[in-house]
Amino acid sequence: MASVFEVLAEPRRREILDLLRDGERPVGDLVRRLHMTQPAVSKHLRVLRAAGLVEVRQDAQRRWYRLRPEPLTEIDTWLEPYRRMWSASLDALERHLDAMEER
Amino acid sequence: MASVFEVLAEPRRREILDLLRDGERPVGDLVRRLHMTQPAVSKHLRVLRAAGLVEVRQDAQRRWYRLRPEPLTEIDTWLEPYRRMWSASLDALERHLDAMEER
DNA sequence: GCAGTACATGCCTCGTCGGTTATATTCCCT
DNA sequence: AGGGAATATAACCGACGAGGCATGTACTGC
Repeated sequence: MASVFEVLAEPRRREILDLLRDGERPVGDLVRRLHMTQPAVSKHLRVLRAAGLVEVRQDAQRRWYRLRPEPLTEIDTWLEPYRRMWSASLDALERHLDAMEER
Repeated sequence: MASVFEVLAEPRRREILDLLRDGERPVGDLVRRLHMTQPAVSKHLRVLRAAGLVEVRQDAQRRWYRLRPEPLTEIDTWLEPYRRMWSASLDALERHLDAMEER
């Protein structure tokens, strides 16, 4: 398991990241919200940590996980040339609609 | 195999899409450029087609594959809230550097 | 020190995915 | 019609990943 793309392929891991957008959370909180077993969540967190997408802060027995969005830039930059392509076609659609409007 | 995320998890499939950005290509062309066997390429193309990321045009024995970037918007929209987060931190860095500059 | 809480880790199983080889299909050309 | 080119598909295999259960570990409060 290496690339950010593979890490995000798992829907559960995307859910975890989505939850962490609201701020740090302990593992048990994620377990409850995702309706999955604690070991499963811990495993996903391990993968996310290895990818640099989350970091941990320990507080007694609790481990608070926090989001680190930086590695997602890799996806964003890969997407960049494609984004130009579809925005071009959307622009074309828009011009077309505008032209329809004018008549 | 369903989501665009899973489809993009495969590095070879991303390579195929990258090649198709330059325009449509027949399968044999992809085989040569990717240094992989023809059945392997055909399988990836099948997955990409199922995801709506490519479409085919037949011309005699040749099948020309063409890129369809639209499904990638799903990733782009998922990324959107995160993009705001990291651009915020990048802005902070920039302000910091500007402040350094001024002294 | 002990019981309990919060989490990580190890081991096993099962499904799925990617690759390979062999074969089928379709079309062209002579 | 027959041979060859271009591609798809089938059958098989090996690897890997995700989940489940059991257990280990670390910390707390009494």
